[in-house]
Amino acid sequence: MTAQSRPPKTPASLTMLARHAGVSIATASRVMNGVTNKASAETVARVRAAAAELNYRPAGAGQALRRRESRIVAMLAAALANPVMGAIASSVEIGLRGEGLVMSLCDTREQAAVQDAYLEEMQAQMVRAVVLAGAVDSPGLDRMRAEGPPLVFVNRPDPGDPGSAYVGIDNRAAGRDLAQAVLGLCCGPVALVHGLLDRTAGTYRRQGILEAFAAAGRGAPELAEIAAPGLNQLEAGRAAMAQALAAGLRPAAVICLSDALAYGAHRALEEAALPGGEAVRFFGFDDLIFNDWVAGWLSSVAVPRDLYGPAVMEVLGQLWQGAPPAGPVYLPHHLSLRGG
Amino acid sequence: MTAQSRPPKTPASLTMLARHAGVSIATASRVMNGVTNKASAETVARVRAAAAELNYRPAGAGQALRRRESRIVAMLAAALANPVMGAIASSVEIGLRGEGLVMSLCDTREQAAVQDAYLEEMQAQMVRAVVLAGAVDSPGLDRMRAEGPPLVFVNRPDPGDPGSAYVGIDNRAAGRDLAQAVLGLCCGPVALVHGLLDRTAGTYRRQGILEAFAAAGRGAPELAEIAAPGLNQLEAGRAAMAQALAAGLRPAAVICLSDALAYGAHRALEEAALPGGEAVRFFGFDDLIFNDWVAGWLSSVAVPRDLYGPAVMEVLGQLWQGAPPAGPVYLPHHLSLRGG
DNA sequence: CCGCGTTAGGAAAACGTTTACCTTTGCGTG
DNA sequence: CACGCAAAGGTAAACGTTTTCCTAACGCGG
Repeated sequence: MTAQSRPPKTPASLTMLARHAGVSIATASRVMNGVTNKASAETVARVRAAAAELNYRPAGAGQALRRRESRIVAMLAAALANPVMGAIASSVEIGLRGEGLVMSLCDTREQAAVQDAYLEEMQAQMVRAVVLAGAVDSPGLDRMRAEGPPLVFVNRPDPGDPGSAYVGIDNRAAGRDLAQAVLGLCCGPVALVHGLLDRTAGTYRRQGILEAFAAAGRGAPELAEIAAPGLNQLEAGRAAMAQALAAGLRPAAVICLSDALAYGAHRALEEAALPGGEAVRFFGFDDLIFNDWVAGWLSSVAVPRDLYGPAVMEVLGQLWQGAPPAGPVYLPHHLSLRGG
Repeated sequence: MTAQSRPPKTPASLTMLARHAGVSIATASRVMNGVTNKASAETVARVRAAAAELNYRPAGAGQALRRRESRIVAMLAAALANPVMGAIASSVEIGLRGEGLVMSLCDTREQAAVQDAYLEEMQAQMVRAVVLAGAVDSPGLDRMRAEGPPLVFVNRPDPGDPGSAYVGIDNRAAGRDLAQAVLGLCCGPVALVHGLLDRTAGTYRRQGILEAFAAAGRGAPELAEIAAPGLNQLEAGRAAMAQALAAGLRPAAVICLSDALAYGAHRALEEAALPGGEAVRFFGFDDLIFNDWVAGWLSSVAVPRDLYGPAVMEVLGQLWQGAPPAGPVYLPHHLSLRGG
């Protein structure tokens, strides 16, 4: 059954459809676009039947060319290997499909150059909007903010303009909430683990945490910030934690700015095999889907994944109607408490 | 700095470029496409300069319309929330970008209807090829095999035609290798956990495992197959394992057809809190990136993630040259041994 | 000086849609 | 009956490329 040399039969065009239905292409086009006041009921039926018979679908290129806008919406994710991004992309995609749009998903690998290349390419594709899940600051982003399709930032606010449209949790509030829970549950020193702080989400989370600790009167010596560089958060968390433990830090609780960091930090603690090490509580952000299965020791700030899509669609709808970016749209978060 | 009502300045067209450079659009087009034997060196330089100045990029829609083929390659993933899919997509994308192509990634949710909707849409976009990471059998897939752009199946062979192009591990051989390792490491009864077996990859893996056990003379009573329905592999693994444990099964080793199943099964074992439960060894497939961090108890069949992209590009190159689908391209796998 | 080949480049058609504008027909009203 | 208006639908231009075909100029051998 191996296929022969390919015969990619071209799909039916509007011209063929019109001929098949015995009408002009103008009429065929109008019927396919639901313009009913320009054709009799009988004509509409005939065209519809012909379309079904020929399996007609309007060619995206033709539409894009004429309308000067394609049915594609670009989504630029910072790291697809991160299941959080995958879940968000999936949710956004459902929303887009609901409006007959197509998502074009790309992986920027957190690199400004790659992100810019994609932004350029997507503009050449006349995309209707660009959704950025984890944007980094870049010249191309600046250019596109000024003159380009609507931009929506997801899960990580625009690093260059706080007024840009944003959909995701209120990271600062989430930080405060998490910190308050930690303060209520644990006494003793707390370690705050972060990787690179050039990500807006992490910055805001940290801010909230610091605020809550300050408000509770438990400041610097009791809250130790530890960090390690490195693009890979898992490795960074491990390195930071190992270093801190080696330096004699013995936290009662560890707060990590992301679950991936927590995975790394936890492993460092296990490897240190300290007496009483199992009693240390871990806290993170993102609530990876695997936490329930293999990380019962980790409490994490979760956001309902399915909410991203509808919220993004809502924001896009407004932007397409010409409204200026309305700033942040916060999704509700909650703390998934585990262990202890 | 909030942006005003949007001024999406249209990008420069070939006509503008030609006027700016003082040549005809034909010449401009030829220069942009690297056809050098039709323009003097001086003209080429002038056009290039104008292109840089205007930040010109050819409009995808115009090209697609004229060439009857866009620069887009569709990738249909079965479940983006699965980090394996994300990693594969990322690798394929790097390969595509290297050839100046754009990836359009979609999530089919393992549903034939969604997959077909995407296949239709992608054909309307005149995509240059479709890469399917986890295809399910569907009428639209049959149609596209017969008359459509080239198809490449990744990580899960074509459920409908074994001769289709495939890139991924040799699942049967991987099953054999894993089983042999299990046979060498553990004595006592072995449980084989699977979810739905309508996935080609799982079927082949199971086949290899059964073969190896049969060859070692350790058949049915010593190798117990357990399964549970359910789309979510994590839940399915847990349910299957819980059921088996309740029925009195006490395996020395558990082989799961995927790591997600293993996560579920492991949790069921933990929840059962059996004496000696920690001694049970787990084996899986995919080697999720988190295994090293939070699943030290799981050995898994791994495949170098970066190999997907180059291999897919190689296959696509051949298909675009008109070669018939060449059947499977096997990537090397190896067993990541952990625990014990 | 004529004919010819080569180089450099232009004119125009075609790809598939959408839409502004036009035409035809039928009907109601003064 | 003359007029106007609505309904139904056709004509053609435009979107941005690519590519085929054409032309003009030039060099060169006879």
